[in-house]
Amino acid sequence: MPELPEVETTRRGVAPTLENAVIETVTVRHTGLRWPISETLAAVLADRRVRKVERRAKYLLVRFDHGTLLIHLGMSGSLRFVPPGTPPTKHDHVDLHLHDTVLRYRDPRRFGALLWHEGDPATHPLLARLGPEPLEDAFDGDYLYRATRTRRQAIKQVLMDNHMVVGVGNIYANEALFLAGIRPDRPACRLGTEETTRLAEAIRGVLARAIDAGGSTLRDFVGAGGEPGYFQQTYAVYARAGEPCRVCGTPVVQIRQGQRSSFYCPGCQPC
DNA sequence: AAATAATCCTGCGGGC
DNA sequence: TGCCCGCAGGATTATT
Repeated sequence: MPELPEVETTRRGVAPTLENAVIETVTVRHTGLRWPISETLAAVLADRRVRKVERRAKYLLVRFDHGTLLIHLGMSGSLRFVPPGTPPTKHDHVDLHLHDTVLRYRDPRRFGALLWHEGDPATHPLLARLGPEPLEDAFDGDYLYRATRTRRQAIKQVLMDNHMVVGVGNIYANEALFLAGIRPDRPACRLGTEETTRLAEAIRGVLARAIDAGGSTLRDFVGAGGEPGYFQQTYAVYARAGEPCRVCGTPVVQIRQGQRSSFYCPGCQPC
């Protein structure tokens, strides 16, 4: 389940090969993603040169002179380079054929998206109203404090709201709250400035460390390898209900927030 | 404005 | 062996 670090790792993995390369042809086997892939996408991309591969939130932005291909990996999407002629398997929905390699989009659950947008990507409806990037300077304790004053919802759910800050999914929301020593069900507006500062730093830290860890998997993007091995790292609380906290030994507690599971340590996150 | 629910889809583990 | 069920999950969209 790609979170922001996986998407950034993917960007770094594909950018060296993709940038300045020409997309010769495009094969679309299955248009049924989160939104249907445009019937004209293949024609729009054919014989066009990739200029840059960027990222906004969890969207990859493949920029051409005449527009941008937005790629979202959803829950189960991945991009891999495979040798030309590699037979597709069940969930390999799209191939971008470069001169001597193929960038293959795979997505078993089909929650992802490939969308074409002309003009400034920032104006796309899906990107226009997103909150700040967690790793950029605009996101800090002061911002988080000010932005949460009117929010009575639980802090964990607010962190996962893309209008507040982008790229914080269920795993890292839980992990960051543990690192900051804040219970996930605290009303966001009740956090003090020290807490929002700790939390903002915890979010930045946990994401930056995960991106660093992903760097070791970059070689997997070239060649025919198996699945990316990224992010089987150990978590402090995520998916560890009933197991002892790695810091204090207190059993990790699981609760339900907005149809999502949350995990916290009552010892390290007393309130 | 803010909060909540529903929704897309497949794979997997548990129970039987 | 295999079926049914529940759950997992990002993020939009609709609804209250």
